[in-house]
Amino acid sequence: MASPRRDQLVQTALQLFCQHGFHATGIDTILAKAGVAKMTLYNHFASKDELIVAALQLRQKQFFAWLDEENARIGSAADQPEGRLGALFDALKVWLLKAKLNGCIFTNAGAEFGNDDNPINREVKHYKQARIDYIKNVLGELSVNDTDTLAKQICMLLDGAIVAVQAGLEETSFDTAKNAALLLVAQQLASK
Amino acid sequence: MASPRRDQLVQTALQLFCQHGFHATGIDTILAKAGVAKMTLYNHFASKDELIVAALQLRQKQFFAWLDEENARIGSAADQPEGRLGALFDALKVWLLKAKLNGCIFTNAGAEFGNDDNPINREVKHYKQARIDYIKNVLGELSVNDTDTLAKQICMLLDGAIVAVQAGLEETSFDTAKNAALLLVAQQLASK
DNA sequence: TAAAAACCATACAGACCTGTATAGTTCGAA
DNA sequence: TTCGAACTATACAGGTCTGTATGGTTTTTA
Repeated sequence: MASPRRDQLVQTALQLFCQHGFHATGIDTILAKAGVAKMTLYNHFASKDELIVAALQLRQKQFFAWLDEENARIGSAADQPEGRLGALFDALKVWLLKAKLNGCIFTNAGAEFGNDDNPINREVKHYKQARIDYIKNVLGELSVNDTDTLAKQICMLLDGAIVAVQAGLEETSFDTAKNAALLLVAQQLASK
Repeated sequence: MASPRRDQLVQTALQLFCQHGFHATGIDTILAKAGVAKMTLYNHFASKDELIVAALQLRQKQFFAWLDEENARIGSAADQPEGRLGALFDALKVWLLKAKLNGCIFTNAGAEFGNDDNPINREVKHYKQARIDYIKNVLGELSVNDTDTLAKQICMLLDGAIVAVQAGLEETSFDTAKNAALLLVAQQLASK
C-alpha cells in the first residue's frame, strides 16, 4: 500500500486541491508537478476520486497530528480553561492562514461533490465529526457541562471564521470567533 | 437587459449550480433544462462566468427580499430581542433546509474559484458583508453594544451551521447555533 | 544473475467542455 | 406588409478531461 511514488502523488494532489479545488485540478497537472507517470497513478488508484479520498485522509491525519502536538505544548503552559482554548484558537489561526490555503478543504469538498452519499462526502463527514469529538475531549478535561453542544458551537464558530476569511473578510475573524467561543465557555462554567 | 429568456437562463442556472456546483454543471445541461438555444445564452452573456455572476446576484436579491419579508412579519409579532433574533434563526433554518439546496451557494462559489480577485469572488464577498450589515441593523434596533462584532459572530455561527448540515451532521445544528447566538446577545445586553 | 515488480514515456480513445459560425424561424412594430 | 430584432437548430472548432494501451526501462527481489 505505502510507496514513495504514491505518497508523492497524494501530497502533490492535496496541495493542488487546496489551492485550486478538485474539479479545477486535472490529473495531468498533478502528475507533472509530482514527476510521476500516469500509469503509476492508475496502478495505485482506480480513479481520480480515489486519489481525492486519499488526499483528504492525508490532510486529516496531518491535522490531528498537528493538533495533538499543539495541545500537548499548550497543556503544559496553560492550566486555565480560557487560556487553553484560547491558545488552541490562536494556533488554529496560524494553521489556517498558512500560505496558499483556500479555506477548509473538507468544506470545499462538500461544496464540490453535491449532497449524495459518496466516499468523498463520507470522508468530509468523518472529519467534521472527529473534530467535534476532539474539542469535546478537550472540554471534558475542563470539567464543563454539556460538552457536546459546546464543542459543536465552537466548531461552528471555527468553520464560520474560515468561510469569512475565505470570502475576503478580515483575518481578525479568527479572533472574533475565539472571543465568542471563550464567552460561551465562560457562561457554561458560570452556570455550573 | 431584462428578457424572459435571460431570466429563464439565470433561474435554471442558479438551481443547477446549487444542486451540483459550478464546474460540474455544464452549459449544455443548463440550456437543455431551460429550453433555450446556446446562441441566445451567448447573446446575453459573454461567458459562463458572467452567467455565474448573474445567478449569484439573483440569489442575493431573492435572499434579502425574503429576509425583509420575514423581518417585517417577525417585527410585528415579537418585541423581545431574543424572540426576534430567535425567530429569524428559525426562519433561516426553513430557508436553508429547502429541498435540493446544498449548503450556501456563496460559500460554495468561494470554494470553487480559488482566492484570486475575480468578479465571482467579489460577489461572494459582497454578499457576506451585506449579510453582516443586515444583522447589524437588526441588532441596532435592539440597542446592543458592539453590534459589529456580535453581527459577525452570529453570521459565523450561521455559516458554521450550514457547513455542518452540508457535511451530513444533524439538522439540529441550526438550533445549536441559534442557542449560541442568543447567549451571546444576552451577554451583551447584560453587560450594558 | 535471472525473474518479477514497479515505473516511465508516448500515444490515443472517447467523452465533455466552452464558445463560434451559419442559416433558418418566429414575431412584434413601424 | 415589410423590416428588424430575438430566438432556434445544427454543426463544429479547439481544447481539456479521465482513463487505457503498449512497450521500454529501472529497480527490487529471489
